[in-house]
Amino acid sequence: MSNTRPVELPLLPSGDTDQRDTVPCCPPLTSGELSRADAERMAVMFKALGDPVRLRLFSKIAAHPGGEACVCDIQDVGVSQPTVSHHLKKLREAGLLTSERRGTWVYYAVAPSVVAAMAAMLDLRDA
Amino acid sequence: MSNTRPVELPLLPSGDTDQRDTVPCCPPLTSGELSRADAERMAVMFKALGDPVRLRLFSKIAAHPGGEACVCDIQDVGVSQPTVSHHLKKLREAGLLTSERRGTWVYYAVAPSVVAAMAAMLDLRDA
DNA sequence: TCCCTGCATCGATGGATATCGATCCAACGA
DNA sequence: TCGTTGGATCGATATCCATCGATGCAGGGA
Repeated sequence: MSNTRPVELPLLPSGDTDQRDTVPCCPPLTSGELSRADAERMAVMFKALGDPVRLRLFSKIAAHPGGEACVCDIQDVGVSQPTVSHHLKKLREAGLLTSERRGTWVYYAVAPSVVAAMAAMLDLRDA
Repeated sequence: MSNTRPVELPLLPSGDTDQRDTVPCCPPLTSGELSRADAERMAVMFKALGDPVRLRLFSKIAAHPGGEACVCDIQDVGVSQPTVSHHLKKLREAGLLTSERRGTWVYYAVAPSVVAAMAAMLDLRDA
C-alpha cells in the first residue's frame, strides 16, 4: 500500500526535480472555473486543517523555532498516542508537514511552500 | 432549530455591533498554543473548504463579478440540487458566504473579511 | 385561484473518519 | 542479548457526513 505519498504540489520554483505536468496547482479561487482534479487536490489540503486536533498539532509545530518539532513535544492535545500519530500522518499526506527520523525521535516540520500556496488561494485581492 | 447561525467571527473593525468577548479570533497559526475553542472555530472554516464540491461552488461565486452569484448560475457541479443546497448551507454556516433572497432567486456572496482572516492564519511570515 | 419554477428541508443510506486498545518495529542502553 | 522507550500500524467501533429522492414553501405569472 503506497498511498502514503503526499499530494502532488510542486509549485516551488526550486529547479528541475521531476517536474511532471502537474499544473502550478491551485490558482486563486477567483480565477473562474476550477477543474475537478484541482478541486480534489485543494480539498485534501483544506480538509487536513479541518479538524481541531490537527489544527492544534500543526499550530504547535509551526510555533516551534524553525517550524519543526519532535512528536514527543506536541503529544499533549488530549487524545491518545495512536490518534496523534494518525493525525500527523494525515497532515503529512496532505503535504503540509514533512517528517524525519533522528535517532530515537521523529521530527515533523511545516512545509512552508504548501502553506503559502493555500494562503495564496484565499487571496481574493480586491474582488 | 436555530443552529443555522454562522460561526462567531467578528474581527472586522466595523464598529460596535454587539462586540461580545469573542477574542479577535484566529491568530496566525504560529502564535504558540491554540485554545480548544479557537481550534474548534477555525476548524469549521477550513473544513468548509475541505470538500471538492464546496470548493467549486465557492470558486464559482468568488469568480463572479462582485463576488456574488445566483444559485441558478452555479448549480452545475455534478451533484443534485438538494446536495448543492446542503453545501451552500455549510459554507454559509462557516461564515464564508452570505445569502440574500431577491424575488424568485437567492444570491450567495463571499464574505471577504472571513476569507481574509483564513489567509492571515496561514501567513507563516518568515518562520 | 392555479400552476410553475427556484431553493430549502426531510428522512434514509452508504461510505468516510476519529478514536481507542493492542501490537509491532526501530533505536538505544545495560 | 534483553529490556525500555518513541512512534507507527492494526482491527474494531461509533459517529459524522455527502448524497439522493420526495416533499415543502415562497414568488411570480396566467
